[in-house]
Parts: sequence; structure tokens; C-alpha cells
Amino acid sequence: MLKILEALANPHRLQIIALLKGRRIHVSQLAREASMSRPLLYMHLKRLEAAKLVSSKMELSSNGKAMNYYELTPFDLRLSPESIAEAVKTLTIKKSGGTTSGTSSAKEDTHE
Amino acid sequence: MLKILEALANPHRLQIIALLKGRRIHVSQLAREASMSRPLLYMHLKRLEAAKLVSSKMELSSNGKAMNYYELTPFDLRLSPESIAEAVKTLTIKKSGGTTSGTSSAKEDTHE
DNA sequence: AACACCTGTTAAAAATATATTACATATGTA
DNA sequence: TACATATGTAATATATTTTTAACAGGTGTT
Repeated sequence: MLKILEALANPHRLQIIALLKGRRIHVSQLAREASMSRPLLYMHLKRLEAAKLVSSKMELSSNGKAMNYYELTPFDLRLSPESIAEAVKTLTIKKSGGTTSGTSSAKEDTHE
Repeated sequence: MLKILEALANPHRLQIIALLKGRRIHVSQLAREASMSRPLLYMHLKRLEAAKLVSSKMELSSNGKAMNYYELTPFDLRLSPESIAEAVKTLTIKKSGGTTSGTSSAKEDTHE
């Protein structure tokens, strides 16, 4: 879930999803429609693909040119305190310790 | 919607939401339970509060100490290509131009 | 050959986000 | 007064993300 949220937390990537809704587009065309450079688009697509929100398929057009078509993976995610609490159970938060007690000198702000 | 997604795209903040589910907690207690320093927690809470996912209320405990209690704002958001496409309509993506044509020299990768 | 498209990648710069350290302040109790 | 708790902020360091610039190669058409 976190990976999906990270993938969606960017205006360009939301726009890419909106542009892909209901149709397949190849990378260069998508770059034009999204008004962004291809290297940047590749980066964003990679992130969306890693989150499995989009998929790609290389095809040869009738004139023999290679075209990489992207399309949306159907998804319908619900975000609520409950669904988040569930997802958190499977998360490993780095540097976590689970300290319950706390007998620290009041001058220190750090906790661990 | 973007602001909410950005607020949720972080493991610590998801954890904070999970910890706040169904109860009110004051900042110091939350810092202990989340195993993070208060300055860091403040930063994350500010982000959640800006997205209106949590709210806070200062109260005086029985012994006269000031306590800042945080609680969840109920929310239930749906994420689908459709809801995203709707949200994108209201987004202003910086440096957008809406270039439809493109007569650029093939050597350049930049598009605008 | 030169042009117009298409496919990608790598390296570095710029912008944000995250995390830490140090500080300042207040209340109640031993 | 000293200690333990609570409130909060400002400045800095670190890490990550986003963006740009430069490169390397393919096919088909004029």
C-alpha cells in the first residue's frame, strides 16, 4: 500500500494516470500530451510500473517502428483509518524500537 | 486529493494514523508509541493536519499540565483511475503548456 | 545523406522531504 | 532547587526525489 501511495503522491503521475484512462498510448505520444521530457516521463512511468499501476508492452507499428505502449492496471483502492491500520501491520518502519518506558533526562529531546 | 496523497505517502505518517485510530493521544505519548523524536513527530503531524487528516486540541490535564491531544478526522477516500482523472482536472501542473504539435529537431530530448 | 520519428540510458543539478541537534519555556512534586 | 513531565521552535544536516542535459541507437521517408 505504501508503494502505491508513494507512486500516486505526485501531480505528474496523477496526470499520467488520467491520460491513460481508457486507452493505450506510446511513450513519445504520452510525453507530448503530458508536456514533459521523455527522460522525466520514463522515471515517472518506472515508479508507476513498480507500484503495478500501469503496464507496458512493446509493439511494432504497421510501418515497422517499435512502439512502447502503456496502459492502466485497473485498481480501486480504499483509504480509511481502518485500511491504513491494516496496512501498517505489514510495514517495517526503520529505526523502530518499540520502547514503552521512558526514563530519560528531561533535557534530551531524542527518544531512543 | 494530491495533498492527502502526499500526506499519506510516508510510513511514519501511516503509523501515526494507525496509532490514532479510535483514540486521542497527546503529543509526547504519541512520540513514545511511534518511537520517534518530538521534533520529527511535529513535522509529520503538521503535514497530516495540513491535509486535514488529523486535528488537535489543547487541554489542561487534572494536574494542570498542558496537553495537546490529536485525533483522526474520519475519512474514506477512493482511489481509482476515474477518481484520479476527476482530481486531475482541478490540478495545476507547473510548467504545463498544452503543446499539441511538435516540430522539433530529432536530436533534442527536451520537448518544450 | 539528412530528416523525422521511435526506442532508451547515464550523470549531474536542483528542489524537497526527512531527520537530528540544540534551544527556550511551563507545571507539579520530591 | 532539582527532577520529571509537558509544550514548542529554529537551525542544520542528511537523504531522497525530481528535473535537466547529453548521449547512443533504431526504422522509414524524401
